[in-house]
Amino acid sequence: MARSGVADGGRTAVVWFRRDLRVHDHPALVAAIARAQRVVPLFVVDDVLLRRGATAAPDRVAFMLASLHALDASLAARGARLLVRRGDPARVVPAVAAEIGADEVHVTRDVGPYGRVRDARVADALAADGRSFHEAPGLLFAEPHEIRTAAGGAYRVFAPFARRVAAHPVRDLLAAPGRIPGGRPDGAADTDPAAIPELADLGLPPATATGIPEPGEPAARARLDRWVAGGLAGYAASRDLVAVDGTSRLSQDLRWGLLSPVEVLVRTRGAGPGGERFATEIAWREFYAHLLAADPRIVTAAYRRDTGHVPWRHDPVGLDAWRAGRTGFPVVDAAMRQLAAMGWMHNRARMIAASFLVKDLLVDWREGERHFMRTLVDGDLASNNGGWQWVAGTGADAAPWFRVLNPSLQGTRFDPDGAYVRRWVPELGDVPTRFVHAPWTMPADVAARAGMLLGRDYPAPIVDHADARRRALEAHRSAGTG
DNA sequence: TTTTGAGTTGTTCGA
DNA sequence: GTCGAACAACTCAAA
Repeated sequence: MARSGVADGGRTAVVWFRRDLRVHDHPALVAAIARAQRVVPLFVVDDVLLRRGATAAPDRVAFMLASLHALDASLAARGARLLVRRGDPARVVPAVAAEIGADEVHVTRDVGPYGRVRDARVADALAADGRSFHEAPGLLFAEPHEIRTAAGGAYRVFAPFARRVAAHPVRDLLAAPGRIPGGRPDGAADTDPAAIPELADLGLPPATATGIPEPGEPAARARLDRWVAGGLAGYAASRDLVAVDGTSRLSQDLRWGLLSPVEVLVRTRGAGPGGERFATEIAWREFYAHLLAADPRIVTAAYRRDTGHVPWRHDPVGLDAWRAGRTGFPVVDAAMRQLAAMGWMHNRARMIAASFLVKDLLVDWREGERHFMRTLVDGDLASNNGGWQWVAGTGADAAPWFRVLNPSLQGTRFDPDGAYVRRWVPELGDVPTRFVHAPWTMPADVAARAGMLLGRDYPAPIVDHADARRRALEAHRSAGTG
């Protein structure tokens, strides 16, 4: 097998970027530069991944494409350009490696079932041509094989997992390389940044969400700086208030690897109570990724197999009302409209909206999971699946299955002045605060003054929460013995 | 192997 | 209005 890299007196390495669109603290990139005299950055637009389960959110893909442009600019400043190809990676990556005479391919290790199979196929195809495939950390703070119980298994409960993660040694952060050696293969037209496709090229409708944080690594790093300097201190106190800008808004940056989770944790851990609380949230991201790595079946099945027999209801009308933000429960509707408008939803609102679908409507959590993946800019298989299963009572949660969130109580507690509801459900703009989370309790004269007739201007509640709660508890009780 | 302590984010009821 | 108990017993992780 002829290898031009060797013939030229040095090794050639490909760095195949996937969901690690950064140059800072990038172990695979650093490893490639350390081993090779020529390093070619590659991105492969994978149609299978884009179309899978019809869950390609246009706004999420648009964020990714814009972040690719930013990555290309960062690489260009270091003497390389991003090579962009489209197709099945098992065919494209070995083809590119052969084309440029690469000896090896470096990636950041993935944890999802599709990614594991894909990477195994790529590694096999490369090996058949005498080329090597190298996986490095970078997606997570700790790799799944590094965090095990005393018995050697994967953790199934969050608290001991989080304690173990907190005790895990922190590796040194890696500086962004100053120069990427010989990155541009001569005459390859695909290295033109125009090779990064547009949404329409991928057969996706236009992105519509507003208020999406600026894509790309430099913007993400600026967000992290601002968060550490400003928001973090108040995080513990304000993180649950849905109308307040009290969360980090770094989720899409971690989703696409614009930020290294190691760097995020290093810079936030130990920064007072806010930092501790935030580190716990990072540990949840870590936990859900480790659960998925340990048991890929949870993509479609209940994590706790004994909870897999809940008699979910077929309720297309209720599901549509939930998606559209017309359930008659203000905080749920505000949450769903925020999601539709922004491609993002406040963390607390995600729990409230999810609980309503799976408990009040008793609709299968997979329906909610799919809708979130179709809309969230930060949509991540592991975190989304883990969160939905947790709310549904099928997930990794030792706590009781009878936890059913009361939407009006949650609204009163986490949106006390109704600002969140009024922002996203303008029909309720003039409803007095004491009724804003339960407009069906409003006396007729108050409703008239607020210009809000239930059933005309805003839906009457589509379920009675007390009845729905009893129904959900009974359904879970009956499924309990599976 | 057996035992023991503990488990994200809640709600409702009744004193 | 506030506060503690009940919900319903179970699994996990480590000693």
